[in-house]
Amino acid sequence: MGNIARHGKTKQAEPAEDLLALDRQVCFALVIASRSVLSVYRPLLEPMGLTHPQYLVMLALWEKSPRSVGEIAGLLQLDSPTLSPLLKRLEDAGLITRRRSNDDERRLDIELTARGRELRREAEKIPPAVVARLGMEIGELESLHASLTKVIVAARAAEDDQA
Amino acid sequence: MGNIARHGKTKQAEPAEDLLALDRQVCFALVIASRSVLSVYRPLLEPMGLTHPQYLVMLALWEKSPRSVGEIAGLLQLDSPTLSPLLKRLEDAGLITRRRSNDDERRLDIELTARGRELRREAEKIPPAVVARLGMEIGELESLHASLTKVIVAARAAEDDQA
DNA sequence: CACTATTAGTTCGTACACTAACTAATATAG
DNA sequence: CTATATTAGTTAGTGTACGAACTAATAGTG
Repeated sequence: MGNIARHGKTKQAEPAEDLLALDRQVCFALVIASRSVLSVYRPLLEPMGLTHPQYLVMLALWEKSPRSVGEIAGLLQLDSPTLSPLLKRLEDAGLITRRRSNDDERRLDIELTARGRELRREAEKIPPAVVARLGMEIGELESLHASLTKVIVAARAAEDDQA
Repeated sequence: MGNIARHGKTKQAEPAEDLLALDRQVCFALVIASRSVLSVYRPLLEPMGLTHPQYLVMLALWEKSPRSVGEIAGLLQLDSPTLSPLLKRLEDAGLITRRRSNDDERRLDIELTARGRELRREAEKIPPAVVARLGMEIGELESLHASLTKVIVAARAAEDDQA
């Protein structure tokens, strides 16, 4: 993301130097925050044998199963080329099945196995554990979530303009 | 990140179902926001021949050059195994040089080339362009930046506890 | 009904990101 | 001074991400 004014004393004419300062790039903060939080998840997901993207796919399926690849891609904002191998790994792990739909042979029905459904019980421990480890106020998390939602909407609109 | 309470009417006993709802996972929002904003950067960086991580490295070097690999890794919170090939690509692109330090042969001095320094002029157009495309208020970006900083600190502390 | 366009997934190639294992150089202890 | 420990980067292997090209199946059109 672009730069934002430094908090407090903002000079009237920001030198170009400051525009490119690392600590003022919101996108930099976004990327770092994302990586940092993922590294809090990692040790919690590892015993379940899941990576974070795989965990997100399982969340989508626990909400509703079966789903098509495109449906999951839409929910997670991922391309099918990313999901394709990921889903195969989940199949190898015995958590899902991949089968061509009867209605439409182009579509692939992704469905939870019994083991996949069972894993949910383990997964329910994750969110509270993460919140506990972060030790942040719920209010802070809520305001972050609100800000993030705005950015996502804004970025998506920017992409659509582009297209 | 874990879940946060739904805004407004929060039930006293949240069913476990809700805990795992996709739209309540702050980390999910973080990941999507990060990817979405990166996709706003992509078309702006592409004419410069840079990816976003490469752009961040260049930012670090425009602030100060030369720097060691470890120094850059610390700034960008990246591991050297990630940086190593990335820096080679920047070298191939003629933007930096990689040379063992004279003081300490273990260290690698990463230094801008003339072309690398020149690229800065182009790069200065990026942050305003991103802000313009996003069309968000500076205030919103500031509050986002503040929230992100808190999360980064919290996540880092969580990792350190772990270690 | 045959032809074309569209849609759903896959495959390929490039670029991160992270873990673990490795190499080379410096620092430290005895 | 020499053996050991530490530090700085690299290499190898796995798993995303994303663009581009491809395949198979369905939908639409004349």
